[in-house]
Amino acid sequence: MTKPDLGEDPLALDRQVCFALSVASRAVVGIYRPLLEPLGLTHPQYLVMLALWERSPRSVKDLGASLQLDSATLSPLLKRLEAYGHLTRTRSAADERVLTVELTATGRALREKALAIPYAVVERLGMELADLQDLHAALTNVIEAAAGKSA
Amino acid sequence: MTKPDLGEDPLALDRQVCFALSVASRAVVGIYRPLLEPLGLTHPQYLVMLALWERSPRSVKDLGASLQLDSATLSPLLKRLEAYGHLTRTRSAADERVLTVELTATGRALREKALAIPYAVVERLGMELADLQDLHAALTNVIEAAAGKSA
DNA sequence: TACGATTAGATCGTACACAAACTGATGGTG
DNA sequence: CACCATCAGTTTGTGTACGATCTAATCGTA
Repeated sequence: MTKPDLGEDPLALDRQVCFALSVASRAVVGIYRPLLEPLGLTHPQYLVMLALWERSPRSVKDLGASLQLDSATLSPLLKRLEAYGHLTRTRSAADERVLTVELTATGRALREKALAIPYAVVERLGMELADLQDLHAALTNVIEAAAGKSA
Repeated sequence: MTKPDLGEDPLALDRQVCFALSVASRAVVGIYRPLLEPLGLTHPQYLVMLALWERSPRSVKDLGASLQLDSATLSPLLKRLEAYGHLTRTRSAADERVLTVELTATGRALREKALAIPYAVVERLGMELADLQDLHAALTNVIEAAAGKSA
């Protein structure tokens, strides 16, 4: 296996790809920030709510698998969402190790306000839907490549 | 202007570009982590070093513009890199407000070890270079769209 | 030239993200 | 049944991010 040709300055190219990913991620989260502010949610909290709007109740482990986050990150985050009244945290009766996370009525109601967000983001970005779909496909490739290796 | 068609569930997690972006960013940074560990650098610190290997000395503001980071993030980060002996932080004589950041010999020497990283990352990802270039193009689009709007 | 506005960084408070160590609960095996 | 490995989640410590506020230096202009 020969070294792939990364050009005369491999560090410059590297700067472009890994760096573009970090910057793009922060830039897009930055677009969500003012849109999420009226809902009182941070972007990670919004992602947790999205996961719960899809399925509730579910365990912390299950949420972590969906969001690719470990429990050390989710634990305090879920406590905050509980404090806001969006969800409840209960130990499962069947298995006391498992923490069952379930939306409250307030948490479910918040979904109505959230429905406007994807449209607002797309409009704010001013990008073609096709471009966004290309990006999504490319990102899915990377995620699979990055995660698939460790398995 | 009509609402763009985002499908029947605009909140579907797996269609959210923002989610893919966050996960991909974390996944790729995770690939760098074990590669950067022997250099004693975190990924953000590595990005700062990349910027300095391209040009040094330069001001904090200049670094911030390059990396899209504000001084609240850079200040402590640069202090750590200074503590490791990779750079010096000096007030500019011409304008006392400006902090001049400059690589030390140690910091410049670290570049040799870093040269292997881009190859290792590409190999670890196992993706085609063309795919990575597509990704980079798509990311550049988003960054421009996201940042350009706020201007 | 005095002075308010601007600028470059630093500091503080809050919220992720992740490694490592820890606590209980569960399950398999002798 | 006893015991140990495993598992779910929590806690702790470190390092980003970012808004808000602060300080000191500089600039613009009346």
